Amino acid sequence: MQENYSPSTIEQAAQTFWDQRNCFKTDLDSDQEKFYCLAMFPYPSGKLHMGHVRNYTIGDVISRYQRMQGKQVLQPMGWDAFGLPAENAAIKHNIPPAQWTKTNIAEMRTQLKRLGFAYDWEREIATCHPDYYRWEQWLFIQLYKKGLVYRKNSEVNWDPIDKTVLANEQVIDGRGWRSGALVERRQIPQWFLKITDYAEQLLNDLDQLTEWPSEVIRMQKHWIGRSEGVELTFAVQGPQADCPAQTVEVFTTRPDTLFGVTYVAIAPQHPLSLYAAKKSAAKNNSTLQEFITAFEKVKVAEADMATLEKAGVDTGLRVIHPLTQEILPVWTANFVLMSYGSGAVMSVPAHDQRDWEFAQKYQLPIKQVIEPTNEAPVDSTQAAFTEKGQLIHSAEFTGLTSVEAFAAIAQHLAEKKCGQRKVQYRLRDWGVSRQRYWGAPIPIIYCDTCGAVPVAEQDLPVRLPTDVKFDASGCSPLKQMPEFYQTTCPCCAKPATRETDTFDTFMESSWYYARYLSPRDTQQMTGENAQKWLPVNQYVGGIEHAVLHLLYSRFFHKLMRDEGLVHCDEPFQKLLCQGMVIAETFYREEASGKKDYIAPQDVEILRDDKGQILSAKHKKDQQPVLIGNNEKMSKSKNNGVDPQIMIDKFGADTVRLFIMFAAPPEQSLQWNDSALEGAHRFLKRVWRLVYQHTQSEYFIPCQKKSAKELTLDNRQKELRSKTHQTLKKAGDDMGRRCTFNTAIAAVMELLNAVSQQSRLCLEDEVVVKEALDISLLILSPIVPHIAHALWQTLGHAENSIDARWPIVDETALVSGQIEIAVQVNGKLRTRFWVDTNTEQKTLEALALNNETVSRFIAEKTVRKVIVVPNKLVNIVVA
RNA sequence: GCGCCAGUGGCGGAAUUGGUAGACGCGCUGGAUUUAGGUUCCAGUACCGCAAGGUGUGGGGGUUCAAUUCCCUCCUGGCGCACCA
Repeated sequence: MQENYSPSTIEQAAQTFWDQRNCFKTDLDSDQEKFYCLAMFPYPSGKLHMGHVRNYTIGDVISRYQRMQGKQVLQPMGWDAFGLPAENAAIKHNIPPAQWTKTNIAEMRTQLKRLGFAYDWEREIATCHPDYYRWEQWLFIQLYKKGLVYRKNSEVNWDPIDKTVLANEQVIDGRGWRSGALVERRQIPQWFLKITDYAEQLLNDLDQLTEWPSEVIRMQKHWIGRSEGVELTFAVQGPQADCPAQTVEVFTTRPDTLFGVTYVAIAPQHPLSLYAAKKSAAKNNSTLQEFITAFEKVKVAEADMATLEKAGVDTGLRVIHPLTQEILPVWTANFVLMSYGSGAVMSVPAHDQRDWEFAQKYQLPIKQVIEPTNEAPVDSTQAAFTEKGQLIHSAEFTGLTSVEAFAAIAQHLAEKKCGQRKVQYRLRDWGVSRQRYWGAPIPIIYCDTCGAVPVAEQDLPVRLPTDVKFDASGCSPLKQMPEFYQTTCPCCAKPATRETDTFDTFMESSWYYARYLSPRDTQQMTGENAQKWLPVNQYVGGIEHAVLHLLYSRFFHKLMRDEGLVHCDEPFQKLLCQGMVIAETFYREEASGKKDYIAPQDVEILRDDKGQILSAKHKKDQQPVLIGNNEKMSKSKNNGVDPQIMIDKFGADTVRLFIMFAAPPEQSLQWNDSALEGAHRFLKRVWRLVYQHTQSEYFIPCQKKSAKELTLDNRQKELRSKTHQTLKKAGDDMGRRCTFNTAIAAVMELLNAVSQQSRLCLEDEVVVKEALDISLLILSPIVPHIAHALWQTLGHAENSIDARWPIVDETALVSGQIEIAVQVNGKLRTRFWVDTNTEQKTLEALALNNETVSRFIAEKTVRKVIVVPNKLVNIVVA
């Protein structure tokens, strides 16, 4: 055995060993219990970043741990290969997206291999491959036939200079990021999947997901947003012949407040808004038109719309209250979204804070119709009263509670045929059309005679041409490629045009987990393996995917289930959402106030003699720099750490260990170069402890003895006890809690104890060997290379990856004495040692007679003594 | 704006079911080894205080014999908001 730890040598040796034996190839037909562990596949952006390393290390640790539990583990890897960055790179570097993507995949695959992840590489997939996306096109056609697909107009960000559609990300401060032009909203026809048909199932089945983080469940519930209410109709007063609507439909969850409605608010894009704007413009009043035009300059993102200052314009139109026949004004308001419900709401300023603020701003009437049941005063001139209560000023409904009134008013509206109960969801249908090149073509053909027709199944896949040229505008090259879009109609064979839009890339990532089970199947989307191997047992990925990706995947899974492709209801049994990787930021402020970020490796930090940071300076010019917050590693903050540099310097095991040790997986992880070196130091220590053991005269005899059979002295028993306590804790931390940081800390404690153990006889060395064996097995999922090398060194015949997780020896755990804490009035005053399971009365007496305690209870009356066996005694005095 | 989450030493974090706050690591201080730097080893390290002791888990309030943990409220930070992935 080498005396010194040399990561590069042992890591390469271990990886070669695993490769040559195909150790991580999964046998899907095995009789063993299956475990499918999946980390969210990466977008191939160029190189691995630290977030990837964290994601895949967590997945690998879980996979290797489950393998040690005797399970047949599947851990695949692939590439979410379509997306916007490839098009940006194409424009910037004049290289086709396919080629750029392929190069990046090769680079990142090499990096993943260097980290020693136990992937079954034979199952690798890339979503940009026609053999992959053809099945997505195929499913889309099945959904089309079932009526789960439809086309409607919807809004996009339009860049009037580049004449292209922009993603929300490409609109900065209302301007296109390339052209700098003010963007406009534009309505274009797009394809939608009816996810709202599955809203109820997506909501109800969340109850099945008992092993998902509760915050993700909560976020999804809210996103789906089921609410029960009443849909009702306001008739437009005296509509002219050209008026686009005779009525305004609204949905409310508070029909009990119906008598408090003082106006109706509609979205700027509502047909009645547009109609009223045209009418008033004809009379030389352009206020409404200007308001609508201004709103059209706001980007499509909801966050942008919701943060606008509430504003509106009276349309001049009037509607009739369905119960009171009052005439109410109709206002166009920027807080009403056309994409929600009907694009109109009834406003009750007295009982809704947003309506109240709007009414205050425009001096609209505020009419209280609910009072609190506890008769507390309500002042509608100060704020809205939004709670439920009892009805007032509500005709025959006056006196009812809000709950009673809900039912009564709903029934009354139904009888009058101007409303009915309705369950509404916040969830909107999924728009899957993208006006972009680098995505899966939507398999639709437009025929002048037959309309929109799906591509015939035998003509799939619709291949995306890869030899393309981009111009600086970012427009999709497909629109300029007649060889792509010119085709014939599958129904009537006449000349027809292909759809040039491509799918949202969430389509590919919504079902890849199923494709890993039969990645090369040319006959079907998924096969028998999917029945046996789904759901995924453990899914690992960033919390940023809590709603969109994880909701779309759940939806897709149900679509596939209803197509008979999979048999379970949910795709992911257990979910772990890892936190971000953050790092310190340093900057200087330019004259303009703009921050010029400086990379942490160029900064030197000055500390006082307690280690507290005093200041920082630039290594090059020795001038001071400002210390910013810890932020997510990014190019813009110049605080990224290249994992490859760290791996080259310290080895994969050190990087893996640091990442798993520095924080529990759900929390954000702060990068720290010194702590990384600390992790490296620990591995060197592990190596040295094993080396010392191999140098012992008892090294060989040890291999034939088990600690259990020997007669041990107290010190040896203590180490054995610590070993098995550590194993028990680490097993729980890794298997159940997924708190790998505390499992590692426990092993560090154990090895600290090993360092202090005297090693003078066979028994000493045998208990040390047991501690080393168990430590190595606990660590092996985290640092598999060093574990592989040292496990062999310790004389074990099998490989560490095939070793079973060790079994706790319960008899070794028992310890005779235990320390009891003594509190007086809840404050810790002293501690004493007693035999385990000492009776409560004895503990009480020992505590009361304790010398230290007596000082605190002298001249006071003991009111109560609380005894928690084997833990503490609390004496309450007054 | 709406939804979700988190605030504990100089730093990352631990305390799993309401029961001894600060495990483990980093940093820092002192010492040993070394020609030196580095490495390695030993000791110390929440704050105030000479000590006795007191204070302390973002702020304020509450429940309890006992609160980092439960409740209310406020503040700060992060994530998501449907075309970044």
